[in-house]
Amino acid sequence: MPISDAESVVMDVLWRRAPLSADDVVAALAASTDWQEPTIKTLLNRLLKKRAIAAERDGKRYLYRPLLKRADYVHSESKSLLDRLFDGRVAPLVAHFSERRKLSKKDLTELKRLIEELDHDA
Amino acid sequence: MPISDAESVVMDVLWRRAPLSADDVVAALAASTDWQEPTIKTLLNRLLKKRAIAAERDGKRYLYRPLLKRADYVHSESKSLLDRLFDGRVAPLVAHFSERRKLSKKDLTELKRLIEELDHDA
DNA sequence: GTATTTCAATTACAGACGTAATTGGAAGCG
DNA sequence: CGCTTCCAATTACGTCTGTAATTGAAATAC
Repeated sequence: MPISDAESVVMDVLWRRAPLSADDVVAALAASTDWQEPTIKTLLNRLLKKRAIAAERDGKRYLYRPLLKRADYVHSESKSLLDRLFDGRVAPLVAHFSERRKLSKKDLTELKRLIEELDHDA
Repeated sequence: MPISDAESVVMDVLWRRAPLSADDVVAALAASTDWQEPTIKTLLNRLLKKRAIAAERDGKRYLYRPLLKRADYVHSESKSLLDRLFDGRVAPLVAHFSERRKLSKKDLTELKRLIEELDHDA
């Protein structure tokens, strides 16, 4: 079961720090969203149902923590984009951004370093 | 207005060849999907409403062609993924796939060539 | 010119999603 | 013990999406 955009915002909080109570999550999201508390509770419950997080009782309230790993989520999202738009490969995406001149100096240096490294241990 | 997954499948057909009649699109999708004709008509109409395509009368039927450019669609989808998951930059995505050993030989050669080229004319 | 065919336009409908209000139950206060 | 308070659980509701059936209008065939 895929997790939705709004749900992934909640996941982000839990990936950063967990376990957290519902109130902790609400507090963490107060800065970046204007979601009401019940909204966030709903999202937590949907994530529970999807087995993306787990809840453990802590006295009267629950503490939530991720089951889904961020890296796995990132990977499935990225892979699905690559598959849909770039023939499943990374290079065409980089080429696209290069054509649009959307590669920063930082990107360039980093890519160079990466490739050298890969060449090195290949 | 963003276009949905199913809608983008229809766009793919029109990006490949246009203008096409509704029946042409149905025929083109018969191989890859099992959508019924009314389904595809609905998607065409939603795309029209979203101004992603235009229709021009051709006798009794319409011919459809893209208004939204594929490169623009690809870019907005990719950018939104990068922004959400990779701090808006390309290199961290490449790094992610590299860590997962999901860079093919082909990707490697292509990336190397790309970077050389960029270095060259920088 | 009526019957049939061919399209397009309208309507339908269940599930997901974003957003939230309301209800219910347990825990603490007086 | 009954009242309030604090959570969590349930219910709500409009929109979008995927999928399609039904209706309507124009053209064609007899």
